[in-house]
Amino acid sequence: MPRCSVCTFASFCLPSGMTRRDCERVDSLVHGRISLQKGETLFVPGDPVDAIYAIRVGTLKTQVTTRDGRVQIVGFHLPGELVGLECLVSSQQVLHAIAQEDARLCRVNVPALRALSDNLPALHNNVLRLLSNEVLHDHRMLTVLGVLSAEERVVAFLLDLSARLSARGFAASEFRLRMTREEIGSYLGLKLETISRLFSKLADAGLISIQHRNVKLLDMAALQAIHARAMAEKPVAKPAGNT
Amino acid sequence: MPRCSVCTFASFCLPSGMTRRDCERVDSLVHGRISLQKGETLFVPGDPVDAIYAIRVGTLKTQVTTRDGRVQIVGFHLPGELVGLECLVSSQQVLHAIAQEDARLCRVNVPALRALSDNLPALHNNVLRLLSNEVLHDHRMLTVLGVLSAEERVVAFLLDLSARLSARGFAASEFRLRMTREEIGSYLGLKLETISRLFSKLADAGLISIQHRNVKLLDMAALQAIHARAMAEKPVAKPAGNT
DNA sequence: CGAGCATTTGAGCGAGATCAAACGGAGTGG
DNA sequence: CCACTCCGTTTGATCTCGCTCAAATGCTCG
Repeated sequence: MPRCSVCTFASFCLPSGMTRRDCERVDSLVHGRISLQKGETLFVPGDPVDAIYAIRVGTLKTQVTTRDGRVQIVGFHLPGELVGLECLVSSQQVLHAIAQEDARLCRVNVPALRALSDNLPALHNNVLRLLSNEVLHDHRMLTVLGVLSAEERVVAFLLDLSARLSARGFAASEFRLRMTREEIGSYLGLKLETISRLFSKLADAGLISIQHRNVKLLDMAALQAIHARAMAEKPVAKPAGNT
Repeated sequence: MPRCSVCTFASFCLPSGMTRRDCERVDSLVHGRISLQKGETLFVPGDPVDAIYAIRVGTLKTQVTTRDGRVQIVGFHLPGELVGLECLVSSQQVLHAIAQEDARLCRVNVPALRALSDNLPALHNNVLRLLSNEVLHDHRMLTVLGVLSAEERVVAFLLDLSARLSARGFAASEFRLRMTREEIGSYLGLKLETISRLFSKLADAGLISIQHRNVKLLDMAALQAIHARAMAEKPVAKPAGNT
């Protein structure tokens, strides 16, 4: 049974920055491990919120479906990230969370998390930090959807993925997409054919290579240049010292 | 000097649901009142985060500017709402906050807020709730920008404004827009001409009337119908009982 | 090896952008 | 009080990026 104190991703997760002793207390919040197969649902809108989930292996997507069936993917979630945090204070889930490949998760009990974070400021602070980062990420996505061209969106997507993977110890310039062109399109507000065409275009220009879902970022400087003019400065979100 | 315990908007703000005694402790966090004139800036990206702000009078917008000058407005903020909450755990602001009309704000000291919320679970819980609501709102906006047609966006915008105003005791079906067509466009990922055309179209169809910035929602049922098929169910975010 | 799904690529179309011009209301100064 | 000016807004004409429709190709996994 894995424990927070030996988890590779502890520094991205609830125990971030904690002493070994506090980390063990966080460990006690994990009331189970969950295995999901590709395509399986973790929760759907309306489900009671009794837990949030930390990804140990695999990737998930979270999405909203309109009444007439259009789908907006609001997040792709990598190992070490939390899923369901936005509903920590709600009684019902609002998103639909689905595994994009076989995945294993820690199930963090919400009542226990609430109780412990009242007594453990470092934990409380980490929850706030993770939720704030979610808001900051969503603001970036609003900018992506609101003002960027299709090509800029695709580049922003690849660079975001690259940065998150490399922060987790994976290769920054060579990785495998876990999602279909259609899912990328849904995330970026574009159609799958547009994603495909732009991947081809970027590959023709020598900026990337892409075979099926295997991506290599070949000309990082050129990609950054496209991205740079389209995004605001991104100040690093240093956690401000909490006393 | 206004105090939380007598503030009209206390139930939307940090002291929501608190006892009179706790409310007075929250009051002590307010280290100043700020007056802004129309067009004045509250903070810009990079500013140190020493306070968050509660709006007592007026409206603000928060926006991101890309390096090449495109602007994405990420929020319009009404009286009773907090501004700057997303940077509570950061050292620097990431947004640009600007008054859209003369405004008066409470300045909530962040170190004091952090210190008090470690000792006042109800406050800590309210901060989480407000931040979660921010995430939920942003997810709705991602859906608006990602999958809705221009007309659906404009209707969603008017209905969102109406709901927020009526929750604050203002008229639900007759109000004055505090922002230009260009700002609405920036918020919705559209151009000002498109906003203008769609207002005219909705007015021609008898769904609204609009004279300059004075809006009346004439056919709420028809507006809701357009909105309904374009949005997911919106479960009310009841605060889950904290212990 | 075959079925089903994901992807690529082409052709034509359309919603919203862009460019342009006229209009109108609020504020200012004579 | 009126005239003038500056924005914000409306409306029209045209253009274009990304969508839609369609068909071929290629993985992946039983």
